[in-house]
Amino acid sequence: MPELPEVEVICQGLRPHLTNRIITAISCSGKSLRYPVPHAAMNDILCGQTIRTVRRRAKYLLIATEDDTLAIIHLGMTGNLGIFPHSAPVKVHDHVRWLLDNGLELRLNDTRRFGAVWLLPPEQARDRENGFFGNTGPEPFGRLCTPAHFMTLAQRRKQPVKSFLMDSRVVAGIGNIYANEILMAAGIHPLRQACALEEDNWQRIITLTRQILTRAIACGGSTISDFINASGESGYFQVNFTVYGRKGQPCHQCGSPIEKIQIGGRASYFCPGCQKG
DNA sequence: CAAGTTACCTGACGGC
DNA sequence: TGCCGTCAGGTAACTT
Repeated sequence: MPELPEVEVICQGLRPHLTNRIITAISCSGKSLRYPVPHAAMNDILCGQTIRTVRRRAKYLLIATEDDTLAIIHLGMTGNLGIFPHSAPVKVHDHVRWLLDNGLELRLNDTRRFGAVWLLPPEQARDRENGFFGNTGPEPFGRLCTPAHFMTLAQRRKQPVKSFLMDSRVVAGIGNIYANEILMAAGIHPLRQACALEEDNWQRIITLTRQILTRAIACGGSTISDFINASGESGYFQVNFTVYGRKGQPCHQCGSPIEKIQIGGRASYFCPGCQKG
């Protein structure tokens, strides 16, 4: 589920439901996610507070309350957030629930429990770019995401460009699917060394990253309207995949069969005809 | 320091 | 039908 576009879609879908609502109760499954869920702290601090903003940074969802406390939610591999009536049956992997003052509930469902929830006090929340996100790279859409930025970080990096693009310290939010798709669009082989790319390669990668992520967000956006009953559908950008999951199928550009290899332990797809070194 | 590997956890799927 | 191995959109702690 959760790639940058999906987190953005979830963020946009939740915003109107959460903004200016009061959190009235917190329930947890008791199971730990990647880290223990701060159940007691959420009870003590969040209950009774009004939600002010709902934003995204990298693949994290940021929910700020009236006193500037910040709840940060990461969805891991299988996490999902949805708005449900309080009376709706609780599902197996619903681990965190925030009851709101209108009878609806925010629910975090996460089968594999690779997700996480943090609660930052106001001071840490304000300083999050130096603290919590101190090692997180720029947003792909931000003005700090430039060819110069990539070239500086890539100087001594001989690792495959695909792994480099997926490194959250380099640039935020690019996961396995989009790294594959971006490199295909750019015509760059995923195993090419990061330090070997030149300025125009990076410019192309940046432009295509923005284009692909924007399109993916637009595709996912169509499902957010029925968030209340369905728990966030996954959108339909997958019909636009050019390489991901297409092992052996013909490339839409040149007809070569798409190849699948392992890079850094992750499934990596590329077109041997279109993506050169 | 860079880069590769493993661990975390559950469920779906294919082969036998 | 059932058992087993493999794989999965992420991150971070390890090891080399």
